[in-house]
Amino acid sequence: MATLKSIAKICGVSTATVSLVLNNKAEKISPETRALVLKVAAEENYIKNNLAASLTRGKTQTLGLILPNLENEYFASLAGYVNDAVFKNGYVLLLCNSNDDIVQENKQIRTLKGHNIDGLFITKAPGRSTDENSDFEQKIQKLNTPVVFIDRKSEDPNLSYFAANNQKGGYLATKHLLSLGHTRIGHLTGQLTLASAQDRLEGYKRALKESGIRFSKDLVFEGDFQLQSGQSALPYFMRKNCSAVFAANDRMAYGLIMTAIKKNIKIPDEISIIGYDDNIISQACYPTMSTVSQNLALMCLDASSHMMNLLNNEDVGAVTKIYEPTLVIRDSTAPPKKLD
Amino acid sequence: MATLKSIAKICGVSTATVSLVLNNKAEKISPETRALVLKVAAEENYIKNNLAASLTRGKTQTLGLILPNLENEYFASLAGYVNDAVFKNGYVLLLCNSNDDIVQENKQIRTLKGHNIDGLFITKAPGRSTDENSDFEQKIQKLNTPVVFIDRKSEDPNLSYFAANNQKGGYLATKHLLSLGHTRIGHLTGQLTLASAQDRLEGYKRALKESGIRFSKDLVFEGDFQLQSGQSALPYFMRKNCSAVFAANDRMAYGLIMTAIKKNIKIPDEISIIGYDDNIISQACYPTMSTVSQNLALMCLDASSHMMNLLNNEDVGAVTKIYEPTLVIRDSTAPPKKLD
DNA sequence: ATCATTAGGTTAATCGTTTAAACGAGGAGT
DNA sequence: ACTCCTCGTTTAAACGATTAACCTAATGAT
Repeated sequence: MATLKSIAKICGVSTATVSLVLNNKAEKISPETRALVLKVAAEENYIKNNLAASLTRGKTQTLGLILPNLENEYFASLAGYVNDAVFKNGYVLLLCNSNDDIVQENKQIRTLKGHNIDGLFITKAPGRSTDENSDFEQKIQKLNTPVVFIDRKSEDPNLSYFAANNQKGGYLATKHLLSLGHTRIGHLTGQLTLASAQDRLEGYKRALKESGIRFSKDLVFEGDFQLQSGQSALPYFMRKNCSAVFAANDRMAYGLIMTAIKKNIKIPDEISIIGYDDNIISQACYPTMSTVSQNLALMCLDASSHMMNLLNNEDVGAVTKIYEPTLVIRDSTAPPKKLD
Repeated sequence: MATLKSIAKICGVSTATVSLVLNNKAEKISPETRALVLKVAAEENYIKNNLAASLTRGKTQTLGLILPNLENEYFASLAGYVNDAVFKNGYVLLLCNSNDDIVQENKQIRTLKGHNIDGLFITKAPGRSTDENSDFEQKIQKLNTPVVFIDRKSEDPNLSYFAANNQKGGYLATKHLLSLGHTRIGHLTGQLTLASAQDRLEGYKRALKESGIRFSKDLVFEGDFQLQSGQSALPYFMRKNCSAVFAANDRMAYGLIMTAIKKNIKIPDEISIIGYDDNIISQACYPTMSTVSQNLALMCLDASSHMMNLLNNEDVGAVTKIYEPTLVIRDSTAPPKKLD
């Protein structure tokens, strides 16, 4: 392997000179020397040892991303967006699965810190059980490393986050069903330990209240953001005589739809379904699914570019941005058939 | 930040001692000293600087994974499996998107090498255009780094791979349709520059031949593994009077199905559809999709554990393993209605 | 009394790069 | 002739951990 030293030897100069040339800090190096070094470096197929460079400079050009899992298309896309964005800026991304477990998260952070990451993205919030959470956030600050939350909020004014307005999303979805004339609206939630699930539920409640409909716990079914939840929840909602259901993500909504179709229950004629995420399933399924769209791509892009600012510029303060979701109306929602 | 030095100072011992204790090579260190070092290290919240350790040892505990993209659920799962497996063994994974571009792949390899990865996973083969390919594979060897191919074969006897038998899969899918009595069977392929698409096509041809049916280029439509391909291909196959179509992945098969349903074409009554991958879409869609299943999880597990062997044990030779796919029969395939 | 051995360490080189500070030679100004 | 720059380059310390080789005092064997 070619090293600075070996190049220097061949050129008959010092390693310092080679380093300066190769890092484009060669204002003070003569053009001839410069050319020579560049030529030899190319010939020898020199690749900089980032390890050594990182050790001296204290920067690794490596960022961490903690996410619950990669099986869910939502997080897979998120990872893809972030990865692409940072890669373009010369950074690589280290992935860590938390499985939504805060203990895991803590371990991962140690691992990442050991790999001297320059910055850290964290997505998906464990719920508001604020003790654990603020503990966690304090630990993060101690990292002395820029941290950016994606799709996860924080009360802490020092932490930057780029998150969707989940309450608004829940509100929009429910409002849409209400405006179609539904009054008995079920809600299939995600794990209520997660903030996003809690918020969507809040939005659902708010919309009901605004329409003067009393919230009933009986019409809420706690799922886990997985397809299976939808499959098992449908009978429940049918039994409860719901004419519409708001599911907290597309996967679960799809579970509802496929189960309905299997049981020969017509959608949207007999029951309206609305999802959340606007991912490929919702676009592809039949009937196509009404859903709530959050601009994940933009969120990731903003988060990444803010991270770049934090990395380059010491004096950028914390930034928080909330993305307003929008309603996507497709074929799985319609006015209730029998107006009773 | 606590370093070996700072710990050593507090304990009144040398850095060597601290290092030995912390790496469990402390056979020659007295229990008291050992205990002291451990206690202080814990108090000071010492985290090993892997950069420095890597520099001396020449190992980084970091592996690379090159894949086309993360949007496709197939690769997202793959990344998840591999990441989990290596993480358990104390490695972290660096991700690189190649977008199926061999030029990109080359760049990524430089980047990864610069980060001193200990090993490299590469998935998805650019086609057999063997010049580029063998060039690429030679370059890989020069890395002097263990390389394991996942779902990608190689002619080179020095390269390990863990790949699915795509030809067999194509054969099985087609055979299934034939055995149901179909004779006019269309095939929606992936990009034919990719080996997996080529192989599935080969399998399709072989099955036809075995049944004495002449292969007709007219019944083949080249797609790109994306949903959109299925949507645009359906009319083509209908025009060609196919009673069944084998799509080279579930996404495209789903495109076919959703378009058929939209046009009120009954599946499987009017046309049978079989996909490939057995991912969530095929399980979830309506009608549920017959497909070909490859044990991706096992493939990734084997690949990862082989990588561990390569990393620990200099004398493990190249290993190649082929995974035989299996047929998953669901509701989207049936005998043709009108037996003409 | 002498020589080995062992227990329990320490020393110091090393990995490959970065970078502030120093250096020597040549030219300019006075 | 002296000082002062400037240019182009080198010196050498530093980053933090690893590890082969070395050291010393105490114990044991003969």
